[in-house]
Amino acid sequence: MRRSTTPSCSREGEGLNKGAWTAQEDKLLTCYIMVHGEGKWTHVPIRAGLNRSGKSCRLRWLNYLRPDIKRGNITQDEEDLIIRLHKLLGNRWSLIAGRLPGRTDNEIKNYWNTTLAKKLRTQSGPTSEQHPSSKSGESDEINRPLVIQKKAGRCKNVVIQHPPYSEETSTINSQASNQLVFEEAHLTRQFTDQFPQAVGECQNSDVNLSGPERNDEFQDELNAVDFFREFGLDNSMPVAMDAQADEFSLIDELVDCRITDGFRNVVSADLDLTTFMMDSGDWPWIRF
DNA sequence: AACTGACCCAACCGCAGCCCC
DNA sequence: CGGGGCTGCGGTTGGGTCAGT
Repeated sequence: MRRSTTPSCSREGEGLNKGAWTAQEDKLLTCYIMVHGEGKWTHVPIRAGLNRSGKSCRLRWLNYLRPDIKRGNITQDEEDLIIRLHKLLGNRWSLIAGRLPGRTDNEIKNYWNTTLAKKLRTQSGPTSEQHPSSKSGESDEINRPLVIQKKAGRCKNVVIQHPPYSEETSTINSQASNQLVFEEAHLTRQFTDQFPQAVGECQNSDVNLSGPERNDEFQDELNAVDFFREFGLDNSMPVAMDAQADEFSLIDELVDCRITDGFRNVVSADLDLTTFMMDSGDWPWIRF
């Protein structure tokens, strides 16, 4: 059953305002957040003098009142990106919205359900008739993402090795004993050339695309050669490591949390950059 | 002008994961 | 380690708007 016995949940719906927000409520919420900042949503309605649930306040702020929200129609570029990201990520609206500056997950979701799904269904022919938000699980081509796992979790460190692994790399691996040496991937070089600042951010974040120095804490446990042998891999398989899980995964078996959180942490959202990343086809956690 | 159905989108609901005690 | 509280996510709903008749 629901967790309806918890205080925060039981408060909801008991004499609280519901439905559309008034201008006065908007003003109160905006003023409060401008002064105190976001967060502690359960306290917000009481302290801001609103007869709303914390959830409702959060939603109103994030989806409507936030100053950085982009108004206006979805552009063609944005639409293209949404389609491609949806193909990649499925109904992970918050992740998709994270790639579209100023757009909210709710907006993307609504746009998909009302406009894009219909448009794509029309384009793909009369055989695909299912509603996009259907719960049945029988998704059509449009709605079937390439991701392996639908639910994202969190992880702090992701290290990516990208193919091809050269014989040289193997030699280095052997010489480095239990330490897998991460060669600077083609991806990273290409990425660095075009987006030096983004790579800088990347290197300062929890996500690491390359660099042998990153692995010292795992060197007792990791042995790339054994890993490849164990899984019967050739040198063309992309491999990623979740540093928190202390293990390697094949990209094809990689759980999505590693993919998406790595993705999210690498760079700040930018349309050109995101498009480039997807166009490159080199992002090892993306299957095209 | 009135009605109706389609459409849009803000808001709600239920759930699950994370964090903290 | 387990439980409670908080937060964020995705699915769904329902009211407002618009276009067609």
